[in-house]
Amino acid sequence: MSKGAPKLSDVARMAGVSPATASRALSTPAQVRPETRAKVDDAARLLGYVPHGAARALASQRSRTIGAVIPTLDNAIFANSVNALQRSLAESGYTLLLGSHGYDPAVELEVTRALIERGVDGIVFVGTDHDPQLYRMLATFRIPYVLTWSLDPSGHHPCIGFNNREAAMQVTRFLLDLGHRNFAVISGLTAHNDRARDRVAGVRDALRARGLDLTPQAVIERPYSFASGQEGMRELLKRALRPSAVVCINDVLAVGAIIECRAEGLDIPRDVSITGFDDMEIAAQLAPGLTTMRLPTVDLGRSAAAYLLDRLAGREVAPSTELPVQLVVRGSTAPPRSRSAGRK
Amino acid sequence: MSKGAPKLSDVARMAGVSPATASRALSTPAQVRPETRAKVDDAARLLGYVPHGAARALASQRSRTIGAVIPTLDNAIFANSVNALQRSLAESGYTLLLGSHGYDPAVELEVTRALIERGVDGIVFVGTDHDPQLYRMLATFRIPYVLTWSLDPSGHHPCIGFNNREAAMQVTRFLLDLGHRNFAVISGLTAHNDRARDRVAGVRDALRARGLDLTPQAVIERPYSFASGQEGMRELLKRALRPSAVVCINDVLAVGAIIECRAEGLDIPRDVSITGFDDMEIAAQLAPGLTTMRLPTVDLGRSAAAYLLDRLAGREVAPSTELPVQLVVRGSTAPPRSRSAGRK
DNA sequence: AGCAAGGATGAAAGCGCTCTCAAAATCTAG
DNA sequence: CTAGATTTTGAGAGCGCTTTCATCCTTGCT
Repeated sequence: MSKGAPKLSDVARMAGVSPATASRALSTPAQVRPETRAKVDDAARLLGYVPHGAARALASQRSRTIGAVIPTLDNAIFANSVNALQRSLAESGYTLLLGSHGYDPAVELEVTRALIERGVDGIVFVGTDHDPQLYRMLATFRIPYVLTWSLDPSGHHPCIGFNNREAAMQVTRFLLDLGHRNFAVISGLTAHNDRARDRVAGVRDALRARGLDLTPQAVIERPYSFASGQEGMRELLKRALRPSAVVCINDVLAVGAIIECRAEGLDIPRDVSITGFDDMEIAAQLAPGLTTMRLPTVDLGRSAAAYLLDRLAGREVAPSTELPVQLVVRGSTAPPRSRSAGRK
Repeated sequence: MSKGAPKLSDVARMAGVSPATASRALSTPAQVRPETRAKVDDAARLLGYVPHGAARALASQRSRTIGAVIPTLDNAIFANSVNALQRSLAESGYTLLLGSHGYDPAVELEVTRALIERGVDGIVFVGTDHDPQLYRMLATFRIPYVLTWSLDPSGHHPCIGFNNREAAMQVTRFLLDLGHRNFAVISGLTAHNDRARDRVAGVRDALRARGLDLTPQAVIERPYSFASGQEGMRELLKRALRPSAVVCINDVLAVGAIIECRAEGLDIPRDVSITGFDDMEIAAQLAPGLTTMRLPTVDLGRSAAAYLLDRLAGREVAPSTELPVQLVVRGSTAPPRSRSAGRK
């Protein structure tokens, strides 16, 4: 007889119990006699009862909702881990609220405010570069959060991610060991992007450790896109001294670089070695395959979900988790052509 | 002095007005004297007030939240339009709740239920293939929704999308006009995926219109991935009668197909013409460029947002919007090599 | 100056649920 | 069989905000 969506009191009435008991039967079944529980469940099913989330959130002070604040979904790699995050959350009855900011700290702050307003129980961020005001807001509202993709050097913030600097050093050392001495880097925009900065720094440090310099001109910075990778490579190829090894800060850029080399008739890896970061699907399919650092992005999403869920459940959590990365060597790298033989 | 997050009553007290007025000053500024409004605004700013979304939703019966139910974010093309959707919504003060189902109708139903429980004011779905129970749920809870990517032939549901069948026919006709007579199709899984089905049907219809048949063996069905495109192409190349034109149902598959051809030393487009669907960024960067149907995915996201927002605001909305698609001809297509010259 | 009309404000009743607290029902054991 | 312990249930008070309705100020006119 009731108009509109059935409410808890409708279920209770139909089951012949009080709203309080109906609530318990639905939310904490263990606290209710099986017999009563069955009556309530039946009534709920019969009426097609769906709890009113806002009312529930207001009364219980938790929304069963988690926010994710990411730079953009355009990057397949973020999309990938957000996908994993959402699925993990859904398995535990949580829903994902999404906010993207396009690498703009002001927008990020605003988006975060919006999520807090929606009453998210926790938030997943990308990277460590954030407006101090953002951290203040998080503290004021006591929102559990976790930074992902990077590790926080200060140790002030919980995080789950990779050691981007070390990973980049590893790639660089691999190239150095192959005999390369002439490096260039194609990077994403480093402003508000600690991942990119750390990776570039890693290359620089690894080179310095072997007495080599990475000059500012050797680093090309461009927005993430295939076209940027191509442009970057084109610029490098115009130079008098062409690099023999090009470290790209992610796979999108690297694939762009490969495409450009191919268009210019260069032989990869003989004329130039190229490396990426991420290990997107296409990296393996290309010919030659792209040598790249594999980042466990699905794990990342899952771990972030697990962290927050554990924290909300009052379980013990590690303040910081480093996820392992792995260098995947494929056909895009080889010793440089004109290697000065025997020079130790 | 107050502990925890400041609430509306705190703002009201500080501004020296009643909670009712504070509420109006914040939500419907026009209804309040500028002078009073300023006092409230100042107090709110000073206290760092953030409205409590659940309370607001409970009292006002709207959550300023929109849900999106998509197959997966792994597909860059969905990620793309979800990104646009989210941004459009954010501009209007709405937040996006995300649910993905991996092409499983049961999961989709469950995810939708979760979104309704969260009190979304509207939902964006992908495609027209949905459990009847889903539509029933939508009706019961009177949730505005819109189907995207496809057009609903029955006209029962509001939708914003493309005429996938017609678009596929257009691609096919283009290939036919080039002189191709020997076709194959590489498709995504068609179960619960009307887009894929419509496109395959479009190819079949266009061929039939010219007296040609698309045999079941000529259609290869695989999950979406670069690897699938490669596998599909590999299988086609093994055949005695190799197709001269391969219509791929999306760009991911098409790129995979191109990669495989290249690996096999085939010349595209001389030995085989390949077409895609979507016009992802990489389609243009590849050499040869991929001939493909460009779908305005960003527009799609924006239009879906606009539709729902208009509807919620009580504005007039078109029950169905067809977005224009465009055939982008690049280097992956050409007349077949062994064209029977002059045969009309 | 006096009064109607309209605009701004305040009081208070919920929105639908959870959860504390107390009462009732059930169980345990002497 | 009954006192006491324990489990199950119900009553009712909010959670923080919006929104009707009534009240109080302003204005504009006569």
